[in-house]
Amino acid sequence: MAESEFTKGVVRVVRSVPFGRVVSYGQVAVYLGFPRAARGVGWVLRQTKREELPWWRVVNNAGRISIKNWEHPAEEQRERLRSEGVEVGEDFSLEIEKYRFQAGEELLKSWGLPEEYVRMVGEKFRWGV
DNA sequence: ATAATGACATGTT
DNA sequence: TAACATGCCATTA
Repeated sequence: MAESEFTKGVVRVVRSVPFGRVVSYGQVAVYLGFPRAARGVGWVLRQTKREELPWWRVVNNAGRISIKNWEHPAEEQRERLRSEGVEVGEDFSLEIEKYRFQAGEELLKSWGLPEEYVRMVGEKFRWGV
């Protein structure tokens, strides 16, 4: 099964999220150059199981673990996050703005995104500011 | 080509 | 606050 550019992009972005930080599905989509492909991101993470991909650092924009999958249960994601110092409640919620990772312009450009797009992201997608 | 599915996001009730 | 509805996108049937 051929790996699409979209999938490769998801892997690239998620791998850039640092230890102890999180991003939302929609955020990953924005960094990919597809501002509304949040569902596509979730789709990829459900399919892709690779060790070097820190899938547990992706949660929904409400600050909740959104997993419903047997391979990687919500409990496992919570444990992995807690082991990185992220406080996750019994209801699988966390303070997303406290842990959210925001990619800088240099990083976005290094991913080949157009300068104009990078500027737009800086203006319209600033979480927790 | 069309319809359906999902680890989403956002606005409206 | 929570349920519902609508919009989106990649992928599959």
